[in-house]
Amino acid sequence: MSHVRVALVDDEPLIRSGLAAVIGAEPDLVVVGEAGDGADVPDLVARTSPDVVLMDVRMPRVDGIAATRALVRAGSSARVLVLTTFSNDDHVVQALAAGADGFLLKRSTPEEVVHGIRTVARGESLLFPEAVRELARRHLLTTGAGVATELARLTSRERDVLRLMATGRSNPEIAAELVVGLETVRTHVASVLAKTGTRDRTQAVVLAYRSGFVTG
Amino acid sequence: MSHVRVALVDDEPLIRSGLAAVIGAEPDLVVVGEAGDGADVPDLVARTSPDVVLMDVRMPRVDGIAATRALVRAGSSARVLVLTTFSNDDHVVQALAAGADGFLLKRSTPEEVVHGIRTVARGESLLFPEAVRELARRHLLTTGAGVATELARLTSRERDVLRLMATGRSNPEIAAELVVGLETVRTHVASVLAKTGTRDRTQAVVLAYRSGFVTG
DNA sequence: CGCCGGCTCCCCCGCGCGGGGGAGCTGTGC
DNA sequence: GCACAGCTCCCCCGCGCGGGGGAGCCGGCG
Repeated sequence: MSHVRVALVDDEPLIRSGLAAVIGAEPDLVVVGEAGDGADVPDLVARTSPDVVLMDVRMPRVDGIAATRALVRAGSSARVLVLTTFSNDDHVVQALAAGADGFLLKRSTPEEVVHGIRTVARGESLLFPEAVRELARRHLLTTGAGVATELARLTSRERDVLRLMATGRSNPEIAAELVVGLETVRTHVASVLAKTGTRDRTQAVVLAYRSGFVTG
Repeated sequence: MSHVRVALVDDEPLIRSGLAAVIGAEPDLVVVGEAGDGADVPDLVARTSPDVVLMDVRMPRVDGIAATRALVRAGSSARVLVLTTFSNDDHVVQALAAGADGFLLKRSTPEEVVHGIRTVARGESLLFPEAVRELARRHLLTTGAGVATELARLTSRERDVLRLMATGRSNPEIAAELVVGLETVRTHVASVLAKTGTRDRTQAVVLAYRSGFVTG
């Protein structure tokens, strides 16, 4: 193969610009497409057939985990390299389960970024040293590793609801956002509370932040 | 003057690369220096005498607010443009008090960034539309009270209550914890909501996490 | 085919929460 | 002396939230 084709998915234009600048400077790498949300990933990949997708975790509508899952489910051959600001285990576990091939922290240097891209393009998986180290540290601190598994048990709709809860939305607001009935939202909220072992929405939101399910 | 001299201060290399790429593409702008922490700002400014400093808020050792304050106190003529991920008025108020000349959200487009740089370079101040809008939205919820207040104006007791709210405690639990009556806690909670412009405890807790008042 | 999990919507019920008042007590500052 | 801010506690009131059930629809799986 001549060039490694790279697609960028991040909601922050500045990050995309930075990645494009870094990647464009490498003779063996080429940026073939960009998207600002996970919802646009299937179309982007279909259009540009990238070898590697650099995927942000936190995005407004569809996050990188879900987008990765969608890619894998669609049988795409594109390798997914997940970009994350913080290396917390919830993201790592979820993304690995979703089928990601590696991790990069956003505070990585340009050298680390291009190295990571070449690594996953070769078919190897990449868990960036720093991410692994922080992952281990966190696991020692968290009590019994319950949280990640609890949150992992949530259905995709329940995750949607929890994400919106974590922005301070009320049940009626969430219902409007997701275009479903209020009763449906109440059901999902009840499921989230039951599965996470929390008593009310505030505790669920606290768990979401502390576990890194959402980033503050 | 020929070129607007710009210095970049951000702990994330990718953001710096992105900004450098965006700014370098403009004929009237030139990047004269970079730093990865607020602690290096005084030296950077002394060496490169920039017209505009693009300053991240959250940095590992010395944050952008403190670095801005240091610059102003040192009598620097450099204009400071603060970069923030979330437009919460706590950062806005603090940075304005410290002497910043404007704000940019990290999710800004390259066009918005270069426009912001030129604006503050002309000596005008810049409160980016989106930041202002979110700020205004928050303040519409508060009754009366003129200027931006937020977390900085909370009394020490109100901070205690907010900290406990941010652990998922209910009002009765907070009352037991602080050894005061339930009604007292309700009063403090009401004050916190009023001063932060939030509607319910969940929104207040979200604000506490996103602003870094508590750490997740 | 039937079973089951996920998503959707519906009912009733109790209670904690938040909004709106008021009030007494301290310590500080003019 | 007085004013004021902060902490404490009290009242009433409306409503959103959470708990407890049930039900229909769909797709996947054995």
